[in-house]
This record gives sequence, C-alpha cells and structure tokens, in this order.
Amino acid sequence: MPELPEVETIVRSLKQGGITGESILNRQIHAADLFWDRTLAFSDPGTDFLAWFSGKSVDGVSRRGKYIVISIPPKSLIIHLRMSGDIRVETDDAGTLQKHDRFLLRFADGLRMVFNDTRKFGRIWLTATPETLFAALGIEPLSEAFNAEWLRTNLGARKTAIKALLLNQSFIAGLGNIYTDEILFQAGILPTRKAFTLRSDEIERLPEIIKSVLQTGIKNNGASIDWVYRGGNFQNHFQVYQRAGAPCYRCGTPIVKDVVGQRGTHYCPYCQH
DNA sequence: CCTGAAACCTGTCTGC
DNA sequence: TGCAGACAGGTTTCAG
Repeated sequence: MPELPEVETIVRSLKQGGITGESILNRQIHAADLFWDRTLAFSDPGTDFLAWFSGKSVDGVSRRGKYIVISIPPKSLIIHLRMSGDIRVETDDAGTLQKHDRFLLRFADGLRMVFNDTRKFGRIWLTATPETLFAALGIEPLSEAFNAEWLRTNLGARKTAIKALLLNQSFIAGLGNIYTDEILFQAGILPTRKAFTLRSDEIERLPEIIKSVLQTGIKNNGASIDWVYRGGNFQNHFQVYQRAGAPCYRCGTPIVKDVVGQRGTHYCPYCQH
C-alpha cells in the first residue's frame, strides 16, 4: 500500500487525528501485544520487548522515507507498512481484534493503536538509536536539499533505468511504484531510460515534478486501491497507473504496461521519450 | 558495482 | 463451480 504520501497521511493522522482515528500524542501506554512474531524485526538487546512499553508515553510521531517513527522516550517504535500494512486507532472495547492484526499498543485511557498487515511483510523496530536503521536511506524528496543541483551531482554516470533508480530507497527515500510511474509520465521520460542519458533540462525539471506529484498525493490523503488502504483519493487522479490499454489523457495513445525492474510499469509511448 | 530472480505472505481476479 | 496461475502499494538476499 504505502508510499510516501500514504505514510505521511497516516503520520499526520496519528498526530492530529484523522483517517486512523484519534491522536495518540501524549497518551500513556498500558500494555503491548504481538500476534505474529516475525513482525518484530528488531528490539534493543537486553530489553523485554512487550514489557518495556508499560507506563511509557507517546512523545511524537514523524516519518523518514516510508518509515513511521513513534517517539516513546527513551526509545522509538518504528513501523514500516511494506505492501499491506495499516494502522488504526480505536477504543479498546471496539470489539474483537481483526483477522490480520499483528501488533497493538493499549493506552491507559481505553484507546488502542493496532497494526494490521494482511501479507505479513510489515515490520516494527524498538530502538534507542533509530539513526542506525536509517543510515543507508537516501534524501527526503520533499526537503529543500533535494533539487536539480543535487540530482545533477548524484545522477552521475548511473547506467540503471531511471525508474529503478527512483525506486531505490538509498537514492531517494519514499517513492514507490505508483508515484514513480505518475512522476515519469509528468516528466515525459520513458521508465527504461538509463539515468545518465537524462538531458540537463530534464534534470532541471524532475525534482519539482517529484515534489509536485507527492504533494498532490498528500493533499488527496494518498491513494486507495483494492482492500488495502482506505481514506485516500489520489487514485482518482492517476494518469497512467492501472490504466493499461486506456487512452492517454493528453494524446489518446493507449497506455502501455510493461515490466521494468521487476515492477509493473505504466507509461504513454507517445508522451514519454 | 549492477541486474535479475527468488523469497517473504495472503487475497483477489482471470481464464480454462 | 472449481482450480491453477498471475498479480498486488516493498524490501532483502543471493547468484552471476
């Protein structure tokens, strides 16, 4: 499900209330529960993971790439939703838990935060040193530091397909399959283009297009497809994603779907070069 | 270093 | 209706 805009929407909701339910800020934790052991990717050695939470309070919620960072001093609980993860906040008497619930925090005031993940790819970490986890992550695409100059410097002589490079989290942190296809359409660049072949005018425009598509996604609370993620509206703005065979909104040419870097890839063979 | 395939999982949809 | 196979928002690991 989640790429940067969906994760950002969930983070804002956990802070201010929204699609996940009420805010979790400043709530004291009563207990934690883990229902699928492999969901826990890492916990600092010497800590009893489940017991640790009792009595601690949520101090902040933020995002790095597609990671959700919940500050619970002196540690951070980090959640990556991967393909099918979702978070909801509800009252603890909201009824029985759901089929694919993997982890939860019970708050002292009767609320609970539940991590649900059908495909079990999602992971959580509990650590006092989250920087270690993020050491290899690339630049934040919505930061000021991410601009044409940065891209020109870092594109270098990379021979990989531009789509694969944009998906590489150690290059730029947060782009996924949907937004990458939409970005490359807006940029008029074929997904298979080798990164080093981008012209200077394309490099100049690309960072602004990336920011603009991500911001549009965030404004729409992300994209909701199938059963996985609810609350978003960006799916109604797709230009190419999931539009194989349908006419391009710009030129009428049927949108093509191929595989690039092992991912389904949608593009307009006329508008993108 | 880069590339591709496979693995990790469950659910849905398509075609025979 | 049943069933096999393909496919899905992501990332890691391993072979070449």
